[in-house]
Amino acid sequence: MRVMKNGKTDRRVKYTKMVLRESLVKLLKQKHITNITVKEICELADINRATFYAHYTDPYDLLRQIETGLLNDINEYLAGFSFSIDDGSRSVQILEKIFEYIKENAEVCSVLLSDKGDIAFQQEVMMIVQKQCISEWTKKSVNKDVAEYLYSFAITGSVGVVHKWLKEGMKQSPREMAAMLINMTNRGISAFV
Amino acid sequence: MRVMKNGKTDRRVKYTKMVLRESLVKLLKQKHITNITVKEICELADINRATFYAHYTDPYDLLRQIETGLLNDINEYLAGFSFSIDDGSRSVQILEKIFEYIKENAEVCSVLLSDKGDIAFQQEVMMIVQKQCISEWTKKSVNKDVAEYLYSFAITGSVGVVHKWLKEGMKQSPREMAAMLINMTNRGISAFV
DNA sequence: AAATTATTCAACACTACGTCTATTATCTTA
DNA sequence: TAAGATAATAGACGTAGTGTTGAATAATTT
Repeated sequence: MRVMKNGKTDRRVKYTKMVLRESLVKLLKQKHITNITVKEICELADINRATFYAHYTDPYDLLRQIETGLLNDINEYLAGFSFSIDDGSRSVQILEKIFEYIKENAEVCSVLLSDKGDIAFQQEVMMIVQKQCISEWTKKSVNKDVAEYLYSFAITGSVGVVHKWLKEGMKQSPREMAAMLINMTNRGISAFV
Repeated sequence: MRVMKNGKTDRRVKYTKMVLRESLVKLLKQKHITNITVKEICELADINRATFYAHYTDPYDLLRQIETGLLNDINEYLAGFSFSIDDGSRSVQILEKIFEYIKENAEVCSVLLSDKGDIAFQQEVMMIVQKQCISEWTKKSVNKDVAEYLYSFAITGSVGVVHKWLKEGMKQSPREMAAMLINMTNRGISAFV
C-alpha cells in the first residue's frame, strides 16, 4: 500500500479492509478464531485470497487489528468526557462510560468481549479503568505485592462480570454495573450483605 | 479397545495414552493448543498417527481428557481430608488444599492453569471451592442476581490470581494464597487497607 | 487522459488431515 | 507356554487449506 500525496488511503483498500473485518466478525459469532480459515473469510467477503495476504498475515492478525481499532475508539470516546478529579467517583464514572460504550457498540463488542474472544484483549479494556485506580490504591498504603494480586483479581474478575452481562442481554444499566463492579472491588461480598 | 475380563486395560493402550499425554503437555509449554498438530504430538511421542486417531479425535480431545483426569484427581485428593463444618473457615481450608495440590503437581498444573490453558477448565477447578460457599452467601441474604455476578467476579478473579501465582514461581505459601483470596472475595480492597 | 496500483485469476508446491488395508508385535487367557 | 485376540505400525490415499507467484484486469489518483 503506497502512501498517497494527500495522506489518505485508496478507496479500494478501505473497502477491502472493511468487508474483511465485517466478515471475520460474522464468523466469530459462529466459531472460535482458531477454526476460521483465510479461505472462508475471503469467500464471505467476496475478496480474493491473494488480496487478504496483501494486508494481513493470517486471521489472527486481522482480529488483532480489529481489536486495537476498538481500543483506540474507546479511548477516543472517553477523551470526549471530562471526569471529576475526585478519586472516589472517578473510577465509577469511567467504568459507567465503558459499559455505555459496550452497549452502544454491542454488535462488535458482544463478539470481542464474550467468552469466545481474546482474554488478553479484554483485560486491556478493563485495565483502562484500573490504571486510574493505581494511585488511589497505593495511597491507601496497601502492600505492593498484595496490590498486584488485587489488580489481577479485580481485572480478571471484571472480565468475568462483563461476559455475564453480555451473555444475558445487558439487562442492568451501565450505571448499575459500574457501581456493582466498584463495590465488589472495594468491599467484596460484604458490600452486598 | 475391548473390555477385558478382569476389567483392566491392555498395557499397550496404557502406554500409548501415557506418552501421548506427556507429549501434549510438553508441547503446551511452548505453544497454544490450537497451534499443535496431531502429527507433531505423535512424532514427539513416537506413536503412529493412526494410533492417535484410534483413541482421540483431535489434540483438543486429548487435552480435555487430561483435564478431566486432573479434575478427578483433585476431587480424590480433597476427599482425603476432613474439613470442619464451620462455614467460616471451611472455604479457606479447601482453597489451601487446592493451592497445595497445584504446587505438588506443578508440572502439569503450571501448563493447564496458566494463561495458555483453557479458561473454562480453570473455572471448573475454582468452582469446586465456590460451590462450598453458595449456601454461605445466600444465607447472608444477598440479592440473587447480584449473587450470580459475585460468583462470576470471584471465580474469574481467582483464576487471574492463580495465573499470577504460577507465573511468578509460587512464592507465597498455599495458606497465604487461600487467605488472600478469601479476603478479596469477602471484603475486597478494604480487607488490605 | 495517463500513470499508478490494488485486485483478480489461475496455478504452484507444501503440509496436515482423516481413513484404510495389510502386516507385525504384544498382550491375555486358557 | 501355546493359541487366539487385538493393539500398533507402515504406507498409501484423496482432500483441503496454506502462502506465494506472475500476468491480466479494474479502479483510483493526479
